[in-house]
Amino acid sequence: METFFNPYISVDIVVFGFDDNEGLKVLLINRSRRDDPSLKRLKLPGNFINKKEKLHDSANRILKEFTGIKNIYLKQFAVFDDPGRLGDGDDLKWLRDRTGTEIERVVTIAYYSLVKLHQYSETELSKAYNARWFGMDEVPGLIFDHNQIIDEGLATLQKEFLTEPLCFELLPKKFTINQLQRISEAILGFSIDNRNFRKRINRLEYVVALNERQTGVSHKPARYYIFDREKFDILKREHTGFII
Amino acid sequence: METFFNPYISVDIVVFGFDDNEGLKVLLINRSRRDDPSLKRLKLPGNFINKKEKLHDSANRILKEFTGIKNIYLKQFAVFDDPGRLGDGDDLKWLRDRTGTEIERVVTIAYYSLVKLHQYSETELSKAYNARWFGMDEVPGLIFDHNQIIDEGLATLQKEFLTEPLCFELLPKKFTINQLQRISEAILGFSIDNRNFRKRINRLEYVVALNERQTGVSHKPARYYIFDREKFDILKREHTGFII
DNA sequence: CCAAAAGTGTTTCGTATACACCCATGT
DNA sequence: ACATGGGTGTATACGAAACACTTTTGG
Repeated sequence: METFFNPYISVDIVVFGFDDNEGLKVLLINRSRRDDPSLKRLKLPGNFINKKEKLHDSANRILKEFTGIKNIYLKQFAVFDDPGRLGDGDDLKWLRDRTGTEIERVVTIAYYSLVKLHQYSETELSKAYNARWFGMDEVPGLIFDHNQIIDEGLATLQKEFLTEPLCFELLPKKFTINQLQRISEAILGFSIDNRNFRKRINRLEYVVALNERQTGVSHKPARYYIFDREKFDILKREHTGFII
Repeated sequence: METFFNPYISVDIVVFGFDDNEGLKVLLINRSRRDDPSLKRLKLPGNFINKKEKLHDSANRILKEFTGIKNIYLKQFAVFDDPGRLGDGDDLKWLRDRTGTEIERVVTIAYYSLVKLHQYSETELSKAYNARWFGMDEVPGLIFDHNQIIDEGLATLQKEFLTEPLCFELLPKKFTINQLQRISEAILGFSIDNRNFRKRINRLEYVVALNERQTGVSHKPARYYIFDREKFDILKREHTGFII
């Protein structure tokens, strides 16, 4: 049977969002549309690639479908290829039924994605698939190897967070230093001394202070900062550093 | 036509080797076996995956075929998926002829590999495919997008070299500090102050000095060191570090 | 005036960088 | 004795880490 999609290769996306109060979250969807009887099995947003589509385009298409978001940070981080990763139970049967294809093995290319939760609230998420955000500690058992994909995605995010300017993908354009710190702590999983953190950030030429402060808060209003990507790119090119 | 291999997914490997005199090298093979008339087109070692084979096993199998080497460092670093990456010329025709399959699109999973050149000399390389080592500046135009794969492989190696203990994969068990420095310089592409380098290495608990020196050299014999991987793993687990 | 979060300085320690000469061996 | 690469020490500057109190606003 000819299909327009390539039934050997899929894309799955670990969509991370950050909420100032509730911390780091990940987006999960139902295995099937709402009108399907087999609800309650959760999975990552993902799908087969189309036959003549670049993977990055597939990832963007899928992300758009489930969140309504375009032009968001997307990073390929691993390939999940175990020939047995689909198991041989109910989930594989569901996949075969849904596609009408005798799926045997699917290699999936995993991406992680960073979205500004404050902009894209639950209201824009796919209702058809009951997409919703889960705290990192609330993630239930998912289909296939999707829990493992999340774990490795988080590990990759934690690692790349140290060398890439990822925090700014999770924040509004104007942000405060304390917001930056809360994100860093949520992702890295440990707490950071506020004074030292501020000193470190203030040394970074690409984090630019604005002459603008919070309004309407019942405490000392915080100063806003923005991220200057051009400056960052220039400085990064000059930087060499041994870690080990 | 049924095949035992999966004609949609391949593995390509950028095999890096280090030679103390000649610097960093990459392994290339002929597109076809020696007895094939179409010689002279060069490519990376690579092939389709088998249908029920893990990618890592495919990579090991391919590496073994072309170098005779097993149990070597192998790192997945990127996926090359452009639907047009095979072009529509002679190389695609060759691939279709060779496989007897109407190949349309192949997504390739790229690995880089690090081998100790001093152990696996040219004599063990596949003669059938005329495998040989090329200095990084001598690499000619290759088939498909293989030049791009090498470029991204090298960039990944340079990046990961800073945070992973990769240098030891390119060195004999017992090595000297100056060998370590030459490798670092070759991979990173800049030179390093010898005194400061030695101080840095001597601080590393997992680079252990032996009571053993070079023999038969016509200069002051260098002390040998070994890499203690267990110590490294323990220390790494404790380490957290901001770079940016 | 109280609650709540923002913002501030100093000391100590370790590591990065810059830089020039003596040492041990084989021939 | 000489050629060859191996090996050493010091001074300066910058960043990491530890640590407690004052400031500004709204209610």
